[in-house]
Amino acid sequence: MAVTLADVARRSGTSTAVVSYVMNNGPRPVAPATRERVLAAAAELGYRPNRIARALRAGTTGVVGLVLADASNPYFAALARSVERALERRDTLMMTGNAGYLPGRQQHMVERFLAAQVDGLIVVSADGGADVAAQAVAAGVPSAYVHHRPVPGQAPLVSADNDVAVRAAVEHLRGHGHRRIAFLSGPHDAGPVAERRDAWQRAASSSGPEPLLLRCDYSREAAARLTAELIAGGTMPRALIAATDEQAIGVLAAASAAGLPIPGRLALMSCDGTPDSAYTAPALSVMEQPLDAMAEQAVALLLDRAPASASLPAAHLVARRSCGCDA
Amino acid sequence: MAVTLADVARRSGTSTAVVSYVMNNGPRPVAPATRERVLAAAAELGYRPNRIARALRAGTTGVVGLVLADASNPYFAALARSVERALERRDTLMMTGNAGYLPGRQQHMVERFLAAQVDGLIVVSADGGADVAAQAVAAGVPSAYVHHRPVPGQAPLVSADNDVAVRAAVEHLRGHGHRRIAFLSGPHDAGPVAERRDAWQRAASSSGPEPLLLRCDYSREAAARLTAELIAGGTMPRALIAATDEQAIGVLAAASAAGLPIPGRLALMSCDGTPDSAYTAPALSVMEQPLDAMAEQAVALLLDRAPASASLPAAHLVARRSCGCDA
DNA sequence: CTGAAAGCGCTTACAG
DNA sequence: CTGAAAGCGCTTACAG
Repeated sequence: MAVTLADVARRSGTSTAVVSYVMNNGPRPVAPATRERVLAAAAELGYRPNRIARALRAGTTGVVGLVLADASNPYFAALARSVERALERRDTLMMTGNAGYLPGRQQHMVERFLAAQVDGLIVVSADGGADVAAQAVAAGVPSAYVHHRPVPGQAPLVSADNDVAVRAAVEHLRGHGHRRIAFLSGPHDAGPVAERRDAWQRAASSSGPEPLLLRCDYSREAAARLTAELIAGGTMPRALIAATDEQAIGVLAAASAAGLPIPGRLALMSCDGTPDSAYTAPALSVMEQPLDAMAEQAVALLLDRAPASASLPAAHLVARRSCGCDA
Repeated sequence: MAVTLADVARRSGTSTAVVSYVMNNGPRPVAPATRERVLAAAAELGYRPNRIARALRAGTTGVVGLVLADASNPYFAALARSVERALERRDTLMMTGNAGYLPGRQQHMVERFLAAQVDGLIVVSADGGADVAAQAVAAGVPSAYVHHRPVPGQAPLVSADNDVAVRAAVEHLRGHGHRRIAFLSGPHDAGPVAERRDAWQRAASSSGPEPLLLRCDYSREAAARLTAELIAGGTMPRALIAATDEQAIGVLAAASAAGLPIPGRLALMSCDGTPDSAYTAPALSVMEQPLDAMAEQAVALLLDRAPASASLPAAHLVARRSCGCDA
């Protein structure tokens, strides 16, 4: 059916070894004249190398698996795009799997990726679940967590420092005259969200009244519902830092529906800084995570066996309109 | 290194054939006692089947490739999630590639997927470029376009009827009292966007003054820039249908920045109906594409060799706030 | 510089 | 119901 190396060898009057050397530019030299004949034969026959056969023999597939906690979340989606770009620079393909915040599904995706013999595994996990990246490492597959790592977790983690940026966000809102700055966290804190909440707690409590801690699921819907309740109950704070862009977008939607002016009545900031955050209404002021750098470091960790350097830039503040700037 | 079928066979005192029959539940029967021994050995050794070896021998990888014109566009992103769900029901993995609206990159991704021996290929393309799905079919790989097909294009296309829905959108805006209804199209029309524009043109011209046709790239940024210019120039229409959610989100952002009230000064609708459109500020009134049905049909086409049925539901109108409803 | 051959880990006729 | 063996399409020692 399909054209094979053996076909090309036959047509060019050489051996499969030589054809392989030509197709891969090595590892052995080939005489120029022979090379020409092989190339001509391959072109005539329309030869396309079978990567599966290569993978079985060479023990490397050129594919990396990416498991995402939630592909609908703009932060995870943007991270996936960054990872894809980093992989492409190394001529590596990406398989994706969406865990939907379900530990069982996450485990299942990892099993399937391991069976597919991926050359590496990147896990962008949510709270809970097993230490799947460590399982993969135990199976001989280089693996890393990005953004979040379960506790306890043995595999390396690539994550930016949230502390500095959240403190800057609190200071920024103070600069707009706010004394009470609330925080919208996840259903239970872990990983980066816990870091952000801690940083906020320390910064916001340092002076003035006890700050308000809000919680909801990581979804637009949940954040919108919570926001609608706060507005209806008259308990909406005047300044709020949302743990994620996803939640901030939900807040924006509900505030718009209820006619609550932002930033007039509510100054809002959030902590992912996805590309989406620049085109909300109003535009979100954010602490922007260095997604490309995180993806590059994770991929280098897996594919180049680079050590996890500490050189990741910290998330930094991007002031737009929702905090009260440019108002 | 890794545990193989042969290891399990040795441990259980059987042959690789029997182990294979047990692992795959067929195609030959195995005596219950033998099966137990095999299963026990596999569990003890922590055997994990090598899908690459299986793929080489069986000629099927259990992987489908998805090429996306633009992974940042919420419509394409939502479609990718639908495709992944449809594939998961068939226990099939997905590889993704992002063409970034570049025909050369699209071609490159397809080559790589073919080399990786995907069992099928789904192309969500943009204007221009080669008939890559037809190339894949010629190479023996079942392929289909979803949403858009290049001209001329030989491979099957899965796409919902846009005509009815756009007409309904025009009627809906008329019901809000609008006579002049503008349309924001792509840089040059083709495929579904051309269908939408045609439907608008016919419906909007049927009575009253000549309608306004606007154009910009499929990006939030381009739509925001255009919107800012229209507002500054005092030429912003009072009713507008955007070809895509992506563009509508850009319009919303620029309108918010300029203080142009929506729907008060501008009634806006758009034509994708992604999940994102429900959480913009204000919420977008849309014609919602049947993404899950489209994905399911495309996957059935490839994997079940099902004929492209005409039973796809048409995009339907979801009225939210941006058109003037609930105002 | 080139060729004949082994072997990656499976599945599947073929024989018993 | 079970086993010995061929073969999927490559890469890579090994010999020449």
